[in-house]
Amino acid sequence: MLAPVTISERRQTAKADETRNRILDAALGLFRERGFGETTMRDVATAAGVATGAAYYYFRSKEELVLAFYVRTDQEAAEDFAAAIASSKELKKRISGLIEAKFAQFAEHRALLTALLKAGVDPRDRLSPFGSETAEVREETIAWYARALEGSDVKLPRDLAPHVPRLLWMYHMGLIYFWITDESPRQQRTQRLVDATLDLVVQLLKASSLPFMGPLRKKALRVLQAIE
Amino acid sequence: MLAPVTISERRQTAKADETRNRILDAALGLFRERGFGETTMRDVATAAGVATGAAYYYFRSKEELVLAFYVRTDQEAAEDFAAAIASSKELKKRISGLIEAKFAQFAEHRALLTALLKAGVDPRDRLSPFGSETAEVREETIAWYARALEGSDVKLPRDLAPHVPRLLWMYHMGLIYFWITDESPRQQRTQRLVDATLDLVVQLLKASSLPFMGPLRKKALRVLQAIE
DNA sequence: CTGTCTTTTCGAACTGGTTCAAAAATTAGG
DNA sequence: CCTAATTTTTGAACCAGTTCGAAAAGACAG
Repeated sequence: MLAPVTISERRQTAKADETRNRILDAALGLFRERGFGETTMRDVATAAGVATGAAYYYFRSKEELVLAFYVRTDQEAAEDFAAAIASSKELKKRISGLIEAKFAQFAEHRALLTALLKAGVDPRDRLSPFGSETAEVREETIAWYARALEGSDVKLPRDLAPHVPRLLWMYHMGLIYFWITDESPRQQRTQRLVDATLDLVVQLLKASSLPFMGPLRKKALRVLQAIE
Repeated sequence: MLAPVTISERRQTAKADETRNRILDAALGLFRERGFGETTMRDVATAAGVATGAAYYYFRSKEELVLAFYVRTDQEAAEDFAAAIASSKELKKRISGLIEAKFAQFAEHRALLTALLKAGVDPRDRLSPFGSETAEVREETIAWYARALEGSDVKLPRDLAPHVPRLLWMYHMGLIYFWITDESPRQQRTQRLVDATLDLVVQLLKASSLPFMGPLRKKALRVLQAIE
C-alpha cells in the first residue's frame, strides 16, 4: 500500500521488479530521444505500457527516475571503479580513473542529470546528494575514494586522514557539476579543469604531511569543523 | 506587445511601473507569510488586485519575481556596500562587511532564494547567475569586490589581479549558497565558515605576491584559464 | 475629435506533474 | 479451493504555472 520509502527498497515480487525496470527503461529511452523536459510522465507510462498512476507507484516523482538511473549506473560501474584503483598506486591516476569512469557511465545522459541538480541544490529536498535519503549512494562513493587512498603513494597526517575521502567526494561532485553543464566539444573544458586541479589537489595532500604545514592544516581542519 | 526582455527593462509609463511594483510587493508579502511554494500566482495577482495574466505581463515566471527582489535589494544596499568598503583599509574587513551587508538585506527572505538557486544551477536557465540575462547584477557585484581591493592592504601580482574580483564573487556566491541552506540557529555555521575561510582567502592573496609562490600562482592561473 | 497603433488587462483554457479512490490481481491462511 | 489481506493497476480529477486571443485603455498623428 505504501510507496517505496528509500531508493534501494526492493519490490516484493520479481514481476513487480520487472515492471519497475520497464518503466525506468522506457523513461530513459524517451529522455535520451527528446530530453527530460520534453517527456511527460504520461509518455513514460504509455511507452512502458502501464497507466500513469503506475509510474507513481514505483517512482515518487519524475526526478526520482533520474535518481534511479544514477543509482543503477553507479552499481553497474563498480568493476570500472575497482579497475581504476587497481591500475596504479599513484593517487592522481586513481582519482582521474574514478572520475573518467563516472563520466563514461553518464556520457549518454549528461544533460539529464541537471534535473537531479535542480532538486539537489535544496538540502531539504529528498533527492539532495547531501540528504539522508541518498546516504547509501553517497557513502558508497565516498568509500571508493577511501579505497583509492589506501595503499596509494600519498600518506596523510592522522588528523586530516578521516576527512579526506569526503573531501575528495566533494571535489568529485564539483567536477560532475562542471561536466554536466559543460557544452564545449567533447567537454574539453572539464578535461582541462581536471588536469589543472587534480594536480593541485594531490600536491596539497602530499604537502599536508610536511612539518611546516601544521598551521595551515589546522586552519583547514577548522574549516571542515565549521561545515560539520 | 512583447514581454520584458531583460530584468532591468523599464516600463514605458509611470503607471505601469507602479503596477509592477505593486505585484512584486504583493508577492513578497505572501512569500514571507506562507513561503514560496505555498503561494500561487493566482494569490499574487489577487493580492495585487490584477488578473493572473497581468502578473505574467510583468514577470515571465514565478521565479522571476524572486530575481526582481534580488535585484531590488541589491540596488537598495549600495550605501551599505560603500560603507563596508569605507570602514577600513583591511581587505578582510571589507569583504566580511560586504558579505554581512548581503546577508542583512536578505535576512527576511532567506529561504526564498532557494527558488532562485534551483533555477540557477542550470547555466542554460535564464535566471542562472552565470548567464547573460543576469550579467548586469553580476558585474555590478563583481565591481564592488574590485573596489574593495582598490587601495586595500593587499597588493596583487599583475597576472593574477584581473581575475581576483571575479574569484571573490564566486567565493561570495558559495557563501550565500551555504547561508541560504544553513538552518542552524542564527546561521552560526555560516558565521563559522566565513571566519574560517576568509582568513585563508586573504592570506592566500597576500602570499601570492611572494617570489616563491610563482609556480603555484601559475597553476592557479591555469585553473582559471580552464574555466575561462 | 477620430482612427490607428501600442500598451496593458483580462480570465478562460492549456499543460503536465501528482494524487486518489476504486478495481483488479496476487498472496496467504485455514 | 475459498476468503481475507495485500499489492498492484487504473484513469479520472486536481492543481498550479503558464499561455493566449480578445478586449480595454492610452498614446499619438492628422
